[in-house]
Amino acid sequence: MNLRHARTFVTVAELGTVSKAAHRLRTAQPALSRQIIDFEQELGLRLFDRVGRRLLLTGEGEQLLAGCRVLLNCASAVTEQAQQLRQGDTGVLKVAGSPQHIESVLSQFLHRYAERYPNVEVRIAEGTGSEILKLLESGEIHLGQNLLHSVKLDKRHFGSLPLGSVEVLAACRPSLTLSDRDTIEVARLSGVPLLLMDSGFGFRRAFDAASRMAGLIPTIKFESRNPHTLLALAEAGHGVAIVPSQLQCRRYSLRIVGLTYRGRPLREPLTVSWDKRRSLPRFATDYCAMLAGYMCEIFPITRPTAPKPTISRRAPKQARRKPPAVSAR
Amino acid sequence: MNLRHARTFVTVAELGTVSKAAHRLRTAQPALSRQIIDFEQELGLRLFDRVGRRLLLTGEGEQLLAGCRVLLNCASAVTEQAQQLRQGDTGVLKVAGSPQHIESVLSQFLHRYAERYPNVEVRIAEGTGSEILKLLESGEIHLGQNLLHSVKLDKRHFGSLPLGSVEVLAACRPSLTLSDRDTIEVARLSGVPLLLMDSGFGFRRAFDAASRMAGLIPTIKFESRNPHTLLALAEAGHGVAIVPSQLQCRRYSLRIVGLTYRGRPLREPLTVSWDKRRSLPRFATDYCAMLAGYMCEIFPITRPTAPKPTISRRAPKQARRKPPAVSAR
DNA sequence: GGCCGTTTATAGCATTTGGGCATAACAAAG
DNA sequence: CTTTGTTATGCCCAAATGCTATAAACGGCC
Repeated sequence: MNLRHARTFVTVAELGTVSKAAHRLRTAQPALSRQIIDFEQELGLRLFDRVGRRLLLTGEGEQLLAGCRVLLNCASAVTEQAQQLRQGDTGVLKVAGSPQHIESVLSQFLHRYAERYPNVEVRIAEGTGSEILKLLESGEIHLGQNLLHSVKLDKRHFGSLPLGSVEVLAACRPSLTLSDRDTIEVARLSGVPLLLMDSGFGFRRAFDAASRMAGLIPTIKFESRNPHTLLALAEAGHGVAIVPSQLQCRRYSLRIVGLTYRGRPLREPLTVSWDKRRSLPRFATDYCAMLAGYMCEIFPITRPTAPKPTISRRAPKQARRKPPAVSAR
Repeated sequence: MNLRHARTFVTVAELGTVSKAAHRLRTAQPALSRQIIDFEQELGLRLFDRVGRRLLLTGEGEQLLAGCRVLLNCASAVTEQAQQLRQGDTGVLKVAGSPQHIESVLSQFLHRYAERYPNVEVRIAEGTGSEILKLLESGEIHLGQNLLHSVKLDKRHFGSLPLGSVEVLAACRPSLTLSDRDTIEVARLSGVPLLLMDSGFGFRRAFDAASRMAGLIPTIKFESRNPHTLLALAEAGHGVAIVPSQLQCRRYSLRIVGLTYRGRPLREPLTVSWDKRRSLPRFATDYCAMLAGYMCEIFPITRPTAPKPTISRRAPKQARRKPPAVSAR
């Protein structure tokens, strides 16, 4: 089976004679004549009845003609698609990120990106930092987002772009007074029942590292892959949730303080990473740049609440967060 | 664009490496390697990122992969269809016949034929005898039915099979007494206003020939391509309709007599004809044979009514026509 | 770091495919 | 019968394709 066979078959059937088909296809007549014969032999049936100097479609040929037409249409569709892709700004972009990243960043950002690149299909995978690293290494995704530096990746093979930093926050029910300021030392969490992200997450690893440094042996009440589970549990008074400032907390009634180690806030850089050995099209590199800009606009998403919480807490922050969201529309 | 390119592209993309693809496609690895490169050059874009010893689909490749898959499915559908056709009993059969033939014969016969050849698509064209001849000569149809011998066709090129004969009938309103018997001589139609088939019909030509022989100069009241128009006009008393016995007349209140010339009934043989230079598949030759058998069963469809018509005319004939119709179901 | 197994890409050679030219075979029209 | 137009065939050459051998790159392992 050959596209050329199909093409000459269809043209000959349409024009009625081999000669005319040869003229249209800018080739000599014997070539087409032989192609028809070869095609018939390959299919094992007569496509034309040779009556006089005309070629008349047989009943079988009539049926195959339709099939060959759609085949040719398919082929030209593919080449046309290739041409589209060559123009650029078209393709599939597979990205992965943590649940909180997808929720608080991507959910808005994708709209902005789709404005600039309407013909790029962004496919999203959700996972922990280590899972994202695996996907990146296996080549199943093009970009891995929200990777923290604590997740090691080979500098030789992977490029990355900083996306700003997340701070480590502790969230608990307002009635619980963790600290009289809007920060708290890691070490003071000793004995406090903690609600932590699953250990696969880079954020969790960063917290664990800080704990070791501070000599804290954490009391782990619960671990989850879903940060909102931690917030809900914290709101219900089951302990203190350790969450990244990237997480949306405004739906919950929580007191939020920043974690510090030796007086300095705990923060972890975020990055977007890719395999340097792969060639990223413009719409992919642009994705990274646009993402960095967008996150710079909206970060930090959640900040510590005032030390003495009032009812209308975080009112100024809501005002600060609105404009970028609108501009992203 | 080449089906081979598409095939190796899809296989390599599915199996992840060129080597495995080569093994599956039972060929050497360098061949596929070059095919991929050639395909990429032809399309003008990278399909794979060569990272390490793996080939990872680019975003563009991902999109083209889907297109190539449907292309290959199309191709295999065509070859599969060809195999079906090779088995036989599948195809398109284009036939043509007169309106009365289609109405009274084909309408029932096609059911019987479809029982035997359910996968043959019969396409019907309607026309006069001379139009059918043209279609046959131009190759637009495979079989021309209901051709009368008065329509000349070249014995060298066209084969034919007799289908029985039609008689020439005269139909008028019952109150009009054309004849006291169930036949009437052609010559006696002199001066009678006649309702005739269009002169393109072989049946009309047969009548004209008989008229000339009998020295009759017909008084033509009306000509039509639609025989039922003639019957309706005759029933309304506008004249005598000259119609073939093949025509269904039972819906009309008409007196019907057979035309004779020198005491012998006028009759014209019917045939089904084809271009001998074309190869007819079995389902086509069988169509002819089955048609001949069927028409033998049901002919003549309309016979002269009793000379003194009663109310329950043609009751026995209705009974005679039912059984074949049932057996054809 | 060095070796080994694996994989891709390249080179050289052989085979096949396919087109072009000339021409035969054939049909239709004058 | 000749002329014209069309299909099919033989011959030649070029392009495509495949195979073997081999180089180059990579990853894993010691």
